[in-house]
Amino acid sequence: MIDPQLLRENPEAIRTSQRARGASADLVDAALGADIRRRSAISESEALRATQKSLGKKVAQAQGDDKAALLAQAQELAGRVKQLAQEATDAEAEFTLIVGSLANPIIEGVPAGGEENFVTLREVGSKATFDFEPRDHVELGEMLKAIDVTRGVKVSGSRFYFLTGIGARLELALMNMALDKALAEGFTPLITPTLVRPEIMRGTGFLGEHADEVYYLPADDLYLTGTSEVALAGFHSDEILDVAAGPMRYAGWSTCYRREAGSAGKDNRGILRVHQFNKLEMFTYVLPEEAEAEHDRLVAWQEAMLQACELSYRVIDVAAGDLGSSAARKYDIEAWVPTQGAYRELTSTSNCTTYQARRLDIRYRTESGKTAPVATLNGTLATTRWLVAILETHQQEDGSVRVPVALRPYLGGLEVIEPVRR
RNA sequence: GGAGACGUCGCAUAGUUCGGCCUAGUGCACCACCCUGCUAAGGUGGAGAGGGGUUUAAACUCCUCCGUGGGUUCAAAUCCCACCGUCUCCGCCA
Repeated sequence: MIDPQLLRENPEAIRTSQRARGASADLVDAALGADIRRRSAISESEALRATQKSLGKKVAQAQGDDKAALLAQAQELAGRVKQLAQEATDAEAEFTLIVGSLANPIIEGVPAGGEENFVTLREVGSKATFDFEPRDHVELGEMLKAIDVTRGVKVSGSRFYFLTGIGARLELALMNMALDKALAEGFTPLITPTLVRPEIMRGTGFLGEHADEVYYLPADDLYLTGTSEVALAGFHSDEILDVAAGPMRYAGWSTCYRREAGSAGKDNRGILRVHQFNKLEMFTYVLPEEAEAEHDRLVAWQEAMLQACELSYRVIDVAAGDLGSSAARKYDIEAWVPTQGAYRELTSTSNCTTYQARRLDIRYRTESGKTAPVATLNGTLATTRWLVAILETHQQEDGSVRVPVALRPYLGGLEVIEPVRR
């Protein structure tokens, strides 16, 4: 939900943002109209309600004929009060609907346009080169007995897999390294629920245009979350937080579920795009004026993780049209995947400014003692998908894989993952 | 899953019998000031959330909020219905 104040005072800013996203700018005028209708309906309804209340008091005090007359008057009034209240409720609902469909105004500097209009901020590390034909992660996974796609499909269907043996250990090592990184930066670790109520799902913005990406359990009216961001944002919903003392940072460890409905045939091989994976997610509640600085910090921590994994990557500033409705700016970090000859997204970090917090009613107290929505940010610190880049980047001619130095302590000092014969 | 009890402004509670004097009282904690020579005690005042109006702002004013949503009524914390949640006991269970 955007700031209604901004809508009234600077609608042009929102129009500009909508255009950059390739979304409707006319919605802004519809919202302005709805706001005017809403406010006049509220005023009218409340004025009549005040009359009704004072009349009701007179009824209580009056006696005999006076009372009967007043009562008749009050009865007549009641119907109109009800009608006006209904009109106010309807106007409010219409306003909420229209305003709710406006995306978060982008931050100045975000590139306009669609998916292909991203801007590369920097490329780090040299792309792996091989003097042999490199194997892809599926083949390596089989040789190392680390990934079993065949049995994943047998048990659960396409886009499911088992991590086996060293594969399972490697994921836990990665997740634990990320967790230690988060702890060192002062994050509070949380293991989150992965089933959430509709209002939390809606509040975080995942029931918008990507609703068909979400698993839903109708028997229980619960949603399976595609990221712990949902639970982490809901964690402090309806609360007033003390963020003046500093950002509140959480690291959520959870399994993530995605239907991948719109991606039939895409990345079908291996574990690049799957229905279920694990992720360590950073989530921050912060003063609105500190959001952009915090965003930079989140990217820096992500880059430190990729560097620790000795991966080559680039950081991109995602274009407006490719942002979710909650994000005002998003940086993706994409690692070089040798056998694809392409960069693939390993992390994503969004600055949701006050948009998400306004919908979830997460506030802080300003110096004057008033309440105002906080800013929220989120970002990936590690996911299952990282194994793809790690395995492919550090592979050797015989199919073995060198373990990045920083990861070794989490694997009992293991330096090289060897293929399993037999 | 079954039975019972309960849900009030940060916490604790009053109010629900029998609808109107509830503009929701009180205690604790909190904030400001006063008093007091000593981390105490006392006094005075303030103080919830959301939304309208007005305003440069403040002040002011009005409406809403007693778990949520409906209903009855001139009028609902109070009566009725549904739902959600908590607790106790029973059943089942990793």
